[in-house]
Amino acid sequence: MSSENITIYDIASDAGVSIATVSRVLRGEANVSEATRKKVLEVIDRRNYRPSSIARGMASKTTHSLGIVLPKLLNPHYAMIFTGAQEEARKLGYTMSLFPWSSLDTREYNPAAMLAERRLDGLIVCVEYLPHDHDVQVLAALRDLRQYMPVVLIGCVPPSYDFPAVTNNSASMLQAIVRYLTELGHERIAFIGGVEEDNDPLRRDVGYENGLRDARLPYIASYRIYCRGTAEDGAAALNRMLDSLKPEYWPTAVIALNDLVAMGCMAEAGRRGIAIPDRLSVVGCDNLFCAPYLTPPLTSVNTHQQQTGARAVQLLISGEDKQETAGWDLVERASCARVRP
Amino acid sequence: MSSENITIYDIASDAGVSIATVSRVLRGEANVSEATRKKVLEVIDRRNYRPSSIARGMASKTTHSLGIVLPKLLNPHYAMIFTGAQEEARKLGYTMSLFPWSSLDTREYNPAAMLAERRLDGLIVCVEYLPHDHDVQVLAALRDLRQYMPVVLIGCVPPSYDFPAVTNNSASMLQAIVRYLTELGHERIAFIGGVEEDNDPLRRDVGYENGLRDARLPYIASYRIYCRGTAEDGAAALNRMLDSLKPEYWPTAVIALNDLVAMGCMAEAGRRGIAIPDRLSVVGCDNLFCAPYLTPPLTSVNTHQQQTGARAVQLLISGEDKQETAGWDLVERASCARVRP
DNA sequence: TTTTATACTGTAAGCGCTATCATAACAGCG
DNA sequence: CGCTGTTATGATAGCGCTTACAGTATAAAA
Repeated sequence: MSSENITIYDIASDAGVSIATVSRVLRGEANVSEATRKKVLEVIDRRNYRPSSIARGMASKTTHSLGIVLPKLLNPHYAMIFTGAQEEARKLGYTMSLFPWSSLDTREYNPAAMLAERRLDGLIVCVEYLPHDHDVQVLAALRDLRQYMPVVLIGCVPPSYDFPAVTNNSASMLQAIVRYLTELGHERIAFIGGVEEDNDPLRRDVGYENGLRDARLPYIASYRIYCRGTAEDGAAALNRMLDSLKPEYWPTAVIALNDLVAMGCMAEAGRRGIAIPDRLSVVGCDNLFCAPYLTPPLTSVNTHQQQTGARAVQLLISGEDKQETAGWDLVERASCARVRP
Repeated sequence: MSSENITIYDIASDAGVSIATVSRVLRGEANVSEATRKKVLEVIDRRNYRPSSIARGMASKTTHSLGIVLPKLLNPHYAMIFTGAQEEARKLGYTMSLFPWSSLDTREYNPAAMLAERRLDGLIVCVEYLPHDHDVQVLAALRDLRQYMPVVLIGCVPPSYDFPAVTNNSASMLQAIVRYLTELGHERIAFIGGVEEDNDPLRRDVGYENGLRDARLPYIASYRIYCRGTAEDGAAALNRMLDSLKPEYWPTAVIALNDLVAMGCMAEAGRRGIAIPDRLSVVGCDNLFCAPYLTPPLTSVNTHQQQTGARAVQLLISGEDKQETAGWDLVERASCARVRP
């Protein structure tokens, strides 16, 4: 590291102009003569000068940096959202910082202080299903943050969150998955994952129930198991469900909250010697990179995460205060089969 | 958003003290009377004041923010490294920003400008295997960056990179894997992935060859296929290798550069009806979350990515200029078997 | 009582930019 | 030739903090 940072003053004196002029060429303003511009650029290049974004932020009150908080990066689903958001931010001339979910955790000393202090130009928050009590605290943290910067949400956003957002219409998605399975002849369709307390009309549960109703199938509580979103949770959930039912009532198809849960279900089925898809069809969600490499390859829903992230950035920058719904499509692979007659 | 940002002056005048005193309680300096401290904190809390990290950075010439550049976040391997680094940074009072690999790309207008302008307190760079010509440019970009901030590297760092680093001693790792397989009776062991030009003594190739030598097995060029690090690359590579050999010379074991390549190999083997592990053992690397959920569960090397990330942050903050080697351990699962007699 | 150390607190000079306003130079016009 | 309008440039006031440095009490020492 060089001992002394070179500043706009160094460039100005080297080029024999004022700092205002250097600033003008730096920002690409029009009213600079071609001769001076060339001279200044030459000096900048020769001295290897990099204007300080800190000082610029100080003076212009805008940092050209956005933030995103994700529940967990280790789930590739969120990594995809981040990647999409980051690329879009880059295109628009912004950088993107990633913050862990704990940044919003009100149980820590000062939930949003760090984020607020950063003076970001905007923040994207991916919301997950959360236990309701915690939810309220997160909402409070979000409202707090909103005093300092615009906030856009991504995910299954409940109506109580009056924020601009890119939501996934999980209801219509689930409804379509149920239809897909009933068309394959399934009548005992389980749904694993999610949080019970949530009563968002966009929620998967609503779509699940609508789907069953469409096919004139009964809603059976034993087929609806709530759990968190990891593979272990999925395996445990399926285990609980199967234990609680006589084998002749076992579901012929399972819809999983996400691919991780689906992986857990497949592992648990394997452990019990239940063949997939012959005796149990499985549908996941998120279409993770490993879905095609499972045995059998997992049918999943591509939720266009990168696009979702990119769109959230656009909403943030443009300042549009609206909620959009992300698209999705079912990727059929070998984990679902027509039910045995 | 509130229209006016409240500043240290607002707090000072509200509390009836000078801004210097507010600054003192903000930074937890000792020489402030308990009464004043309490009064100031009360005002800060009531006005919901958040000191600007921008202004603080301007005045103190330190931003308490680190950066990390990753080849690609979608590979969970890097997501793990990031997570470990971020958590450690947080513990030490720093935030961590993530930058895409393209930030170092010299083919873009100004490779490291964005990073340099950010005035980060330090930067971690994860280096991947790279084609050599590009490598040199990256090295140049890194040296350039180093003028502005300390840089720590993570990965398989060639000796030509005289940077502090957390390296993975891939040679000893590969050697151990080969030993593991030869102890299972394997004599035809293939190794898939990596870049040919690289001649780092820590490199996997060296370990692979040493391992073979230890077991008095010949090095057979056909068993060494180079490819990039995705599942598709792995599948194509195995495909090429098998096509080029008579079935009686097919390897009985494959070591893959990483779990993605291993997944590709497993898929390709499946396509050809080659049973794993009966006719082909497979070893991966990185121990991705999905490794236990493959069929069969994939034997892989846990490279302690989170620890690696955390350690890199420690080196960065402490300023120690040394290279450390990350630990690893083999996680045995069902994708490897004793070779048929 | 005066001197001197001690504990607080205030004043003010930056940090490196942006952005406003003022100024200078020079053209075109009546 | 004086006037206005246009274009290029400079001077300078912040932006919201940190950090010497300079006080001003008050207590301890002489």
